Amino acid sequence: MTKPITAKNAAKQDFMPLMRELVRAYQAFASYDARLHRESGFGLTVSQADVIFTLGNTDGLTCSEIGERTLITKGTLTGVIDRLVKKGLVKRSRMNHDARCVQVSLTAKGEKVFGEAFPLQVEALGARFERLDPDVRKQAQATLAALRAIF
Amino acid sequence: MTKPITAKNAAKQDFMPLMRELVRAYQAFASYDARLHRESGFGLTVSQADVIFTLGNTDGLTCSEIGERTLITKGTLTGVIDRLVKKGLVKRSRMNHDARCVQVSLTAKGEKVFGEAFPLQVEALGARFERLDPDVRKQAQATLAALRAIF
DNA sequence: TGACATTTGTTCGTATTAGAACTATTATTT
DNA sequence: AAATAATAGTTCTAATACGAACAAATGTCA
Repeated sequence: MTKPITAKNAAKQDFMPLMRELVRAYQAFASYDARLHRESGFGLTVSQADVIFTLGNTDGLTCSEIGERTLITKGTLTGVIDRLVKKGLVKRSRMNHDARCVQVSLTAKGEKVFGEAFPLQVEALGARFERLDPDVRKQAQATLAALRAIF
Repeated sequence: MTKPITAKNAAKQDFMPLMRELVRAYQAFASYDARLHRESGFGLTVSQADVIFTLGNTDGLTCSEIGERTLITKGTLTGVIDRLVKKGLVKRSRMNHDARCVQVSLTAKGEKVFGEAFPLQVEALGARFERLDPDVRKQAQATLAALRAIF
């Protein structure tokens, strides 16, 4: 016989601390990631950098492919790419065999930014993750995968 | 002798899968949470519900206190509270002993929404988290705390 | 007390963010 | 082939989201 959930006892549910930790862990990471981008001097927002980094070492991707990898919704993606085009870092081109798709790829300038910014970002983030023991990292990855799977 | 990080090998760094899982696990949770709020019929956004749920069972909190608990930036919070005031769910009042602070508290209508919406949300989220074994949940919580601590 | 630093919340500008409606194009079915 | 469905992007609206600049109030220190 489990007790019914009320406004009074809801906050004390068993899973609440876990939920809070998930949010806070992500937030801590996201804030640091954003700060790195802000202070790196490349003038990229997190989303813009995400797209640039996704397009790197690639012959170009469609908007939907970029969306799948970056988890950016298509409606949002249009605006992000608009601004990257305006900055001259990315270009759009219609595909021949399917005129619905738009191929997005890095310009020479975009390649240059990718080549410089990506390693720096990975370096800085990696330094933080390496504070965890390799086995803890392994553990964390498995745990997060399980967590993701319940939704 | 560790290899230098280049644009070519950066994506293959050891910690990248873990980072990706963190983002995806959070995203999965956040999407589900948002969907629940959208379909609950209370007409609250995630941020608005977050504030309402934080104010519940409380005699009112200052904006900075709300910000600490919800992780909403103060600049954003002003707008969120504005809209909650407009909906009649929340009220602002200056504090006597410190005229800088604004005490935010639920109205009767806000209490009612809290009393109904909060248990439902907790119930639905709890059902998902309970798909994990109790020991896995314990594990996950500790892991996320460690993850948070590196940033 | 007076100068200065802190804290609190608002305002502002720019950039997401999500979903819904829409257009154009391609695929499928009858 | 004509009708219909499905897919890819764009556009639109409302609401975050964040840092920076700001004003008001409080705290600190000389």
